[in-house]
Amino acid sequence: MPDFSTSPGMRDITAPESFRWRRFVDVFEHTVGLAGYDLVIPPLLEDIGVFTRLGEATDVVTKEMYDFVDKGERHVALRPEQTASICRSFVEHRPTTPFKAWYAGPNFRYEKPQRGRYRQFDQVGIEVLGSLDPYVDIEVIQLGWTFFVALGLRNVELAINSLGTPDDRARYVAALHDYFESRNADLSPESQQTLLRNPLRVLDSKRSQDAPVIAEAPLINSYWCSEAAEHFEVVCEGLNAVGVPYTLDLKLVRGLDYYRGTTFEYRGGTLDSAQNALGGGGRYDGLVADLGGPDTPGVGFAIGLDRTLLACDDENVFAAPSENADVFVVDIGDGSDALTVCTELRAGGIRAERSWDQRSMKAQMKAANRSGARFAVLIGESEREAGTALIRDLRSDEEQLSVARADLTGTLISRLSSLQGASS
RNA sequence: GUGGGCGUAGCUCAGGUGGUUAGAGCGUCAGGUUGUGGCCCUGAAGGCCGGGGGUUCAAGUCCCCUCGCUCACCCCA
Repeated sequence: MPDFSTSPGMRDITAPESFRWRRFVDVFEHTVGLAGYDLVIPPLLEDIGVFTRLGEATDVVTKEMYDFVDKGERHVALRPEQTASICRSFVEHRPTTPFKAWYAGPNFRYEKPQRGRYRQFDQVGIEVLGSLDPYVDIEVIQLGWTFFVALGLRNVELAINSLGTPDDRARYVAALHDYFESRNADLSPESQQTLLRNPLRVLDSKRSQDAPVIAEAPLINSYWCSEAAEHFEVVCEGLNAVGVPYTLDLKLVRGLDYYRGTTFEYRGGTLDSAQNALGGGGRYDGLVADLGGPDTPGVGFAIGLDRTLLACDDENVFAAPSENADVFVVDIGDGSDALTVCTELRAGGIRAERSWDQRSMKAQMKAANRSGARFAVLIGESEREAGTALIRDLRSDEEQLSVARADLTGTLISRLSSLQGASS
């Protein structure tokens, strides 16, 4: 048994899954890059105050933070999400608005791990700071949708809602509180607890006991002021106009307290209901001001890699790519020829691998086969003396070709490119 | 934090009611072919049976504790 393994909720992403992770971010970067978003890489560690703004009543802040005091007596925390970091960065650097950023990277929450939920988990996301325009909401929601489409996912459901202005929201929360209070006896004990902390969150309960109570709960739309209702209507119409399908979910409330106005969530249709949120976001017009910046509106979303990848698995799309070598160099001598040949091939842009430890020719050929390389280049005693090399096609039975060492790279480049041309 | 299931070779897993040196398949390595991969055959390496304690003449097997994984709840991505 090994002395060490990963800490709970942490894991190694190994090949070929690691390649898939990289490609996932590549696809995301391409999608949002077309819309002009810039990459921001915030630190993993921030002053804990940056994150307590997420809401004193949220689990993310109260019990899931990885926080500690560093050697300089600073109370810091590993980020549980990146929106607050992006806003802090905005306040610190004050870029011109509208500020459009994208990010990708790990976040940390001290939770009990389970399927699709880890203590270190990666998210990709975008944020737009500095505009109240509902067309920002539309673009953000659409970009998330476009990304899922780009991955090949079909079974994604987009739910949207509006929490109205802070004032609307406060009046609604009060009404909700009164209502749930009046039905307290019908609620599950867990939801009774939730009610004490945050009435909105009771709407999230998936317990069957709570379902009838929630079904009759007051709805947010009757608390929207005309301004909020208008904003939301433009958002809905915009999504219609660009053909992004959505369902209105007046009970959609998200976990973080900073949301107001438009909120939305992407759900995987094939995942189990408990962990079906692939991503979500909304407006957080007060967050920048909360962090000490000028009153600056914001919209954004975050998408979880793990869950989205699970959804991809369920739909058999976005499979892990295979990373094969082009050429495997077999050197029957001391290995010095493989050194020079690999150097030359790699300089020519060819993915070239080799063996070490002076293994037998048979062993090296086996390794060549396993590497997935298309060609093996063989250099034995007679080739070394003659200044040649043998090129053997590992996927056909055609006779191997003897070429002068000087022509080796050029020959392989043309053979490989003609193969690539034929396959595409 | 609460509850269920599970921890045996690198991986996937066998190992009725406790009984000598713990097995298989795959993978790895070597050989069969002293310069040729895949298929086949032969062999080898590789295990504190998650850890600790207990019961027993005897524990991979039974009991307790602990750690980890996993599923669900909670919450969230």
